[in-house]
Amino acid sequence: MNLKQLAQSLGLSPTTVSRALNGYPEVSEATRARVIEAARRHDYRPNTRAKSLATGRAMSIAHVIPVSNRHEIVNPVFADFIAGAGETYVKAGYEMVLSVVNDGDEARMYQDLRNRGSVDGVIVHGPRAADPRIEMLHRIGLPFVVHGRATGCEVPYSWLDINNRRAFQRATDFLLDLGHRRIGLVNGVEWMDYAIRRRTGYLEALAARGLAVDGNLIYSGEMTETNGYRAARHMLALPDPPTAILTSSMISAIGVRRAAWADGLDLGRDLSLITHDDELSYLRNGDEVPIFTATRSSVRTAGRMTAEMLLGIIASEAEAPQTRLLEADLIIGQSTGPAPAGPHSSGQQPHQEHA
Amino acid sequence: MNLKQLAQSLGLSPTTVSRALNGYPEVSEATRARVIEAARRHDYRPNTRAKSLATGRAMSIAHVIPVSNRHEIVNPVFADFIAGAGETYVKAGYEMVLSVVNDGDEARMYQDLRNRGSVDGVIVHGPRAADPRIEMLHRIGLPFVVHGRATGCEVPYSWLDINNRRAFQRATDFLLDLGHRRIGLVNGVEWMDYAIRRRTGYLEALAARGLAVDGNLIYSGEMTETNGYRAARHMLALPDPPTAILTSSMISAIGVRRAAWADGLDLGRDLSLITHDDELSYLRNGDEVPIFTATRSSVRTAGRMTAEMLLGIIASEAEAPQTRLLEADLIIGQSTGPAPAGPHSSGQQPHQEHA
DNA sequence: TCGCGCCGCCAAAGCGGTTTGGAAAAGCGA
DNA sequence: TCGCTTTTCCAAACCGCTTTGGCGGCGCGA
Repeated sequence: MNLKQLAQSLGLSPTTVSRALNGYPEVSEATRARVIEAARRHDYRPNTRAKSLATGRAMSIAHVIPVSNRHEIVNPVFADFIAGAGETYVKAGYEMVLSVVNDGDEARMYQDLRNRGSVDGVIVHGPRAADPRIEMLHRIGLPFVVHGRATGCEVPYSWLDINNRRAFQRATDFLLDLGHRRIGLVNGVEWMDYAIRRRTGYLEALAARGLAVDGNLIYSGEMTETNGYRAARHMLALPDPPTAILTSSMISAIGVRRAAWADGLDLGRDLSLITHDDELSYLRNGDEVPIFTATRSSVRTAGRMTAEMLLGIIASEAEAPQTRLLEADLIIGQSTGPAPAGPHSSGQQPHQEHA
Repeated sequence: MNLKQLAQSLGLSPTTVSRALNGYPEVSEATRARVIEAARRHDYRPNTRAKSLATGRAMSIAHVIPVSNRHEIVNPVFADFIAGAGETYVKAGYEMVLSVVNDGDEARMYQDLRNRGSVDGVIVHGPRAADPRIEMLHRIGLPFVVHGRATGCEVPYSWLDINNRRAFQRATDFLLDLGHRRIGLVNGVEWMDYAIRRRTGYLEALAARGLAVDGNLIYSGEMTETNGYRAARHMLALPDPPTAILTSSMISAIGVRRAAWADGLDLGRDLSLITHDDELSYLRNGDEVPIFTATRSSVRTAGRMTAEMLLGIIASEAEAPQTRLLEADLIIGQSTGPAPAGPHSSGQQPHQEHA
């Protein structure tokens, strides 16, 4: 059932039916009611393609997810972010198109999305330091919002981010307040912008107390369980091991937990652990009382809000970029406690001779 | 730059240019070359909307992801499945549209997708026993493939699934061969089809050895870390605790591991654990040697193959449904070992008096 | 009663492609 | 040179919707 048929069945012109359905005033309320009722009865839905061809608005937003061939990690945060954004789109009558693209081909993908006219805007995931995508999107004039930021990007752009620096600074401070002095950082890969900011927050907190930085206590790599485990094992085997560790994700925190247990260390007593918790729906940080002390910020909410920002920008055709910085909560769980007084129970002696 | 402009710039008609670009024979090779070169130079991409309006093919596939409000779990498997499917789509020139929908509204969503003509087919996620969606899609005549199956669905349909029953039967058998007799099952929610099949496999293996089923050793619930932990704690506190546990996902396995450690049990020695490993990119089961013994099947590959099936069905307009059953590997990791001889080291005595 | 403005509707021209039905030009055998 | 086929291109219709520009008819004030 298309518009013409519907119009014919009502003895009206397509024009009038279209106007009736789209709420234009040039049609009497009587016929409008009649049209709406008929549309409902026939389950009529305007053809998206035709509509967007006629209006010039695609009514859809692209999310480009880069998938590298080398390390094929799909961002674990992705599903929940999408779920949040999807809620917004559905309310606004937008569709969401997903483009999986081998990274490196992203530039062409954005060009294509624009030239093919298949979307009204895009959301940029996983920005890196000085991410070239931003400059490119700016140039080709496709509305976009970045989830995160890109340090060292000169062009203005819209973004939504959490205050990663502040979050990790606060977490580090919290550990320092508990008496910890050797604090490890198990971070994401260092070209990701959020990882840089978290590292900065960590470093600033140490610096504020005049503490030296130990390169051995900083790890950065893909946020997997295994990497968390390895990094922690390595740190805990140091002559002067950390009494606390900061982690960039629940998943690597779980790896760190495994390493602690392997060394017979009790989390919260022998080793303190703070992680960042994106509130992933399938990886909750406990139910009532959090398992891990964590900096917490819902990535699903972020998805919802980022999408709202983008739709707002598209609707208003605003030139001035919008930005939004969310603060993460610091929630106390069972994985932190005061720094142990002496050498811990792993049986290791500090300052072993093989150092 | 659109077709008309491109044609004008070449001194040709839109017809000829269109034919040249789409490989039709009614155009000389000389002009075809000229057109292709010009298109490349101008970075011309045909407008997707116009094209699909003209051809009647949307060149896009919908993935409907239901998000319930009660328990807002987004399937953790989703991101990787999507990544796999996306690879297929990108190769075939298809787009992927994602519809996030509150479950219950799914029926209407499928109707809409069809009536609005915005997709050529859909992939159905997370089928349940006798899932009504299948019958409905069948009725409205939208091509679809189900990732998984729906026991008790009378209409024929296309699906791709792994052999969940066989996988869990083999895993159970493996544990039985190691001497385990008390084996727990931490399964997904019982209305999900895959959970039913896994349970069946588990029960069949026990039955084949004439072993009785203990309802206390079977848990089913959302596959979260916390649920895995709780279920395992509960089982391990039984008067006659299990010496081995089967788990439906890496995430709940991690919860079980936590419970084991909390009881001072060593995985692989005091307690054996087998999980199902979907090879999620962000949750690998170790690097070289697997952490958990597991039934393994890549959900990303499944995504790729499911998408291929659907595109094949759309292209061939085949009536006969296609099906594909993949076998999971049983891979040996560090979490299994022979059943402990006596009561294990948790300090519990079997057959305690409070039973 | 007449003239004017407004209301309610419609015909037709797009949007940017594909595709049908020719038509001119070129090739070919007699 | 003629007639016929083949090659190469084009004009126009169409996909399903929106939107511009009108056009009758009715109400209203003079």
